[in-house]
Amino acid sequence: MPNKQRGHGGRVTLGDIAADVDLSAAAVSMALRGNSRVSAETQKRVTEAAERLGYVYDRGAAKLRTGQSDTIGIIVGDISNAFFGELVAGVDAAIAPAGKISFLLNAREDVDRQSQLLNRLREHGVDGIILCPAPETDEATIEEIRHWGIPIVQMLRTVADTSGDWVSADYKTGVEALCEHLVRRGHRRIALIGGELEHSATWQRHTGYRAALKRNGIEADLIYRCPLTRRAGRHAIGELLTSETPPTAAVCYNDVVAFGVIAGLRENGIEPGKDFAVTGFDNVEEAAESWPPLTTVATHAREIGDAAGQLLLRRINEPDASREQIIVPTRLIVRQSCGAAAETPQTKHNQKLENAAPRSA
Amino acid sequence: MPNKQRGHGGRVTLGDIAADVDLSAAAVSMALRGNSRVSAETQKRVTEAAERLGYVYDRGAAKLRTGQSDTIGIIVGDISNAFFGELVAGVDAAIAPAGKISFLLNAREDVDRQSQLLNRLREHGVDGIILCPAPETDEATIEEIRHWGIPIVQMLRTVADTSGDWVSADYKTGVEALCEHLVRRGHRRIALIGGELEHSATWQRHTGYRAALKRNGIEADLIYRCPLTRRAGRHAIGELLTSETPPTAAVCYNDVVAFGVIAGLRENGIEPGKDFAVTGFDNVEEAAESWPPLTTVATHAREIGDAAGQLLLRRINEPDASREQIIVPTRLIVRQSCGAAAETPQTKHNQKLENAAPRSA
DNA sequence: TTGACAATGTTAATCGATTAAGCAAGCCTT
DNA sequence: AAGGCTTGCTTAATCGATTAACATTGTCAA
Repeated sequence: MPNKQRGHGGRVTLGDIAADVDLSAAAVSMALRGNSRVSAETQKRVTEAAERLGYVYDRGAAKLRTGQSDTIGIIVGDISNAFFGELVAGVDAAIAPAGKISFLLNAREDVDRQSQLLNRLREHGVDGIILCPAPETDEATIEEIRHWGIPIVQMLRTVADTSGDWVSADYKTGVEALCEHLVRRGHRRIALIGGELEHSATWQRHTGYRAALKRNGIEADLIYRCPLTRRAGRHAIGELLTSETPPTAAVCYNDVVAFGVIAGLRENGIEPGKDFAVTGFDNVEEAAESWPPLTTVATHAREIGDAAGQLLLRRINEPDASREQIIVPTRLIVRQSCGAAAETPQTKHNQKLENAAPRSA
Repeated sequence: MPNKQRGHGGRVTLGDIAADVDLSAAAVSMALRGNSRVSAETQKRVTEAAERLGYVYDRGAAKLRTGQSDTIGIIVGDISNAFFGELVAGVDAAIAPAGKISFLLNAREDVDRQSQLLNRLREHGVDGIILCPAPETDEATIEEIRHWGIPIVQMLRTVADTSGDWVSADYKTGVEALCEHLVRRGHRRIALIGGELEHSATWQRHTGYRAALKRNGIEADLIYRCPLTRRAGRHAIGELLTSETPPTAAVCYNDVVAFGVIAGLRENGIEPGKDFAVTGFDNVEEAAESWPPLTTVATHAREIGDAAGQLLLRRINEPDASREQIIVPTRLIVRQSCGAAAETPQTKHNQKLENAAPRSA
């Protein structure tokens, strides 16, 4: 039985391997990293010995020397939103080829917690940060991180300045497409529901809403701000329906709000998709599976994550390259909730795209 | 203007502070850690200088020396499940007082990816791991981690052996409570829907189902296995309804499946909550806000996370303490989906418990 | 034959924080 | 007054991986 570990506390180090194959630790290091200064044969011997002894690379020690941790941090506002799962998967896919891995942190939409987390990432010496800024994050925060010398890419949202790198979905165009679609179907009183917090993703939607309605000669005065929950959506539609000239359609901030609105409509005896048009945003799994199937806009989370990862890698490698802003296009998905015909070609097509991932413990 | 950084690559180190206050780096280290061997006055001077120079603690370097990284890893199967957000928040709350922080990794219910992630955590030298094992994880895996010398706590699910530390919800009792409730309301043909993958959380539910029905002299033969998605739930109920003696009630694996079943019932012209009873599990936000409000069992995610964090800390500090298994009780929440009276006291009470967290970017 | 140059390593310094061991000055005790 | 304890630091070694600079051997062209 080969002795698994040498003198010290259980960990197998380069030195242990070196002793085993009768080389210097330096040579072992080079061999393991594929440095061409060691012969192929030695490389093989070293690799085998490492395997045999149960060697574990110590990233922390390596980082101390190289300054690279091969680790990036991702901070999002709400882990529980299904959307972010995909986003992170996209980032991982992008950075994996570079040998980097990501750690996910949850800021819970709170600036204070966000800055705590940023500090932790700094102490841990991450190579870069992907941040989905909490509301009220100011430009100074981003600037400070940059000043720390840590590359940072903003994702989904951007703080006021937008001078840095960021990747976002095309919220404006998405909302415009929804509005145009509703107008084509004859709606004139279209409400925009949701979006309490001030950040770029909010005002981009508002801008799209205003632009589309204006283009069609409709006054864009039905913006109802509320939190992004089912409950709020349900409540909002209840209030809107009491007005003198209630809307006939609602463009919701996201799918979650739309589901709330649908529940609220039912509560008021109105059948969503027949008597009233509802649209969402994001195309979460549930959108296709609930009743009526929800007309929405797909924001390609995975692509956005991937782009953010790529951008961050680039910034890490070329800190002084010119800033880049990427807008990932969205796609309108028409289903029944906006009063579409029961069987449009799109509907069939989109249902095929669904994937069935387990969702609970 | 005090010179922000000394010679090297921008990072302020203990040595820089030492130079500033005219002490040795060792003294500075001790001062910052509150070692009583340095005078109070010196401690103050050092703290101030650290602040002024913009010192950032280098956890990686410290870990190299001490062997402690003050970092723990959490691996879950599906980040996008809302449940896990709370779980992680609970863990964070538990470990924060010990000065530790957590990193969240997504195994996507895949054993291979899970073992990749475990290796990464090992390379990073985490102090401990909280694992929600992917299906088909075997005891050997857990044993190996323990062999690595890394404390590990299983959460929500456990692999076959259960000899280690773990924290779980009381799935068995929860399902029993649901079944008993349905039986009391007169149901005799009760289906259990969902639970394809083999792990403890699955068979605990099955055990509870069988126990409750047997106790009431009902044959427990309506177990329908399927993935944990809306789509699967919708499909499942469609199939079950075609049988000769279709069920009159469905106990679903979790809330997500229940929502699918509800959609499927509507599709078949059956009104959930009136013509057919449906129950869920987890009590996600949507349970109270959808229509009809869902009868379900609350699994206190935050508490579970908290318990797992505590347990891990204990294991880190006392590696040889006796193993502990914690079962966190659940709570039955009766709403309308099981055909309850429209306004039960529980319903009102539970709706008050809802919190309104934003759910999208 | 000799000097240049590959090829293949080795030596030693380094990253930043921690801590055991050492040391000087002051104070106390017997 | 001599030895012993405190107090408050300093010195130097250490964690594990990396890499610049140097060393050895062999090959080949001039």
